[in-house]
Amino acid sequence: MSFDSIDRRILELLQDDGRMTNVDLAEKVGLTAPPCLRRVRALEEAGAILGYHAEIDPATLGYPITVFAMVSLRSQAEQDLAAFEQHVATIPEVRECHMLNGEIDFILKIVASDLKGFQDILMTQLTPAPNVASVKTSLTIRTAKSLPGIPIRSA
Amino acid sequence: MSFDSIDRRILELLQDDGRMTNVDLAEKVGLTAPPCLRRVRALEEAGAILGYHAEIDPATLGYPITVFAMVSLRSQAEQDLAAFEQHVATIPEVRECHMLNGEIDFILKIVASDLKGFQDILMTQLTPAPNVASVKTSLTIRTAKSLPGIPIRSA
DNA sequence: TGCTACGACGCAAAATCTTCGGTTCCGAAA
DNA sequence: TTTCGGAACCGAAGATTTTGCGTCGTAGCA
Repeated sequence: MSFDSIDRRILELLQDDGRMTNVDLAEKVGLTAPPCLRRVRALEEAGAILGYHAEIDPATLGYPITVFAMVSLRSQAEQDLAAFEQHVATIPEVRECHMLNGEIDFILKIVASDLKGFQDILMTQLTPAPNVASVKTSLTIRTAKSLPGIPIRSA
Repeated sequence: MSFDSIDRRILELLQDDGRMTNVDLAEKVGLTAPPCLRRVRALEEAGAILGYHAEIDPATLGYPITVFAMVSLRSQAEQDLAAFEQHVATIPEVRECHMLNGEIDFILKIVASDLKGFQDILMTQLTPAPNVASVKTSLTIRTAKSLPGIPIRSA
């Protein structure tokens, strides 16, 4: 699978505005609508585009708190790692879970309605979970940069 | 600004599939197309919907490496914090920058094409930046969970 | 109770977009 | 030079988006 400069421009534009009409998109990349649509479908088919999402303001919707939690487990056996992942998958407030190398096994991004809500999750769902050795959390004071996805090199 | 259950359902559906047609959306929330579109526009206007983005597969597009960098600064004076934020804003590979409380001042999500690319950013852009006291990095081994935005309570 | 104003919905129509062939153009290979 | 394959353009049919307008339900008030 290889992407030419038009494909990359399409991806860049859709990453920036995922609801742009195909007509607009076509015009911006210098094609007419039909071939542009075929390229978009092909990119979806190829797995380059995984989906489209509205970006919703967490504060407006009642989630003003974002916390990062650094979790270390007692055992790093694959089945224990997987068990932890399956556990956090069931917690709606945990939006991301990345397995890391080094001392910290996982970093979690957690949203909450208030500090109490966050403490509830931490104390009832995270700290007491099986195999959890330590959980260090940091409140987000402000988010200075938040770009979707990846930079798309126009080369 | 308050959102009723239809608004929340709209947000939930668009967060999940941001390119759904308004006709489909209207049907799913139990409205006809015009009032549904009016609600979407109102949500955009109110700032509840910040934008729409295609989710692009980083690996397919040449960014198989994701790294978290925990940065501590020497000075936490507001102007020094802001200076660091402005600096990372210019680095395309830095996709997110969150200011935290506690020992770590910032957590950065960084993408890279390969380890060398990551090292380049680290050694030339991050570690030597003004006021940076320490940078601890962790490679992402795998991402177990990655949901957009926030949970939307149907209450 | 009865009136009015307001907000939101549904219907219908116009404008726009998506999508499907069919045809043309261009570059590579025989 | 001719042929072939890939990809683009054109035009048209079917959907979707978007606007204008009439109606309904509700809250506030005399």
